Amino acid sequence: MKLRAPPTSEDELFQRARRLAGRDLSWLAKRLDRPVPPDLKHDKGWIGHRLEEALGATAGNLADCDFPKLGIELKTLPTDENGKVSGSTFVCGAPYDGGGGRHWESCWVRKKLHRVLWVPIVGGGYVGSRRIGTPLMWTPDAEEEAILSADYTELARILHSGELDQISGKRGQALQLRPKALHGDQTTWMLDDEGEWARAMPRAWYLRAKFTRRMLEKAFLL
DNA sequence: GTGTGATCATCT
DNA sequence: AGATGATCACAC
Repeated sequence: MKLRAPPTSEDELFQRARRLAGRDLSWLAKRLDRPVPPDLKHDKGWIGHRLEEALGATAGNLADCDFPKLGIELKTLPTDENGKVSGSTFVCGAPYDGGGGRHWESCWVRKKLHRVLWVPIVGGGYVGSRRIGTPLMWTPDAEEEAILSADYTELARILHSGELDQISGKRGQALQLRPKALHGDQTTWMLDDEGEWARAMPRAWYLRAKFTRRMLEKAFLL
């Protein structure tokens, strides 16, 4: 496999993504010399990894953007045939110490979402027949930023409080906290509400489909 | 174990 | 159908 060199500018990255639009994933897999899996049950990150390869994202980077030099995060976004977002979007892990800071201004979530290249993946069913949609280079507008900030502040407070039973995917308008593990019995350490070390299921930050759906509508219908 | 990439399975 | 909780693979 030959990795593409990282793009040197935001515009170059966006143009690369634009040239992929309209192609299906069978085409992309062939171009990357990769087999298309029958489904994603055992390789849920397959689509994301193929887009990273195709666009020249830095391989194997940890706790950083996909394009560190450009400060841009790459995310695929599953949609139905009409371009309507059909699932939530993983953002980053949510450690129980508050997740890179309790304050929105300095947290990982804000840093990750400051500049995102969204690549819609259109259609369901057989992976190879899903198509790459029109990309969107995005920064939260004032309204979106306010919603994210409010959600984060509330949820980070709960995380830090150690009140495990208060953590629920039902909370949050745009951001939510959900389990993120390899197995149901996987645990990590946390401080409970009495300040004692305890085991708990790892959690992560996600964007609700409602939020990204509205985001795409703003960008493409207005 | 924690980070990356997410979708699957199930219940309402 | 939409949403929540559970799960899969790989790098380091």
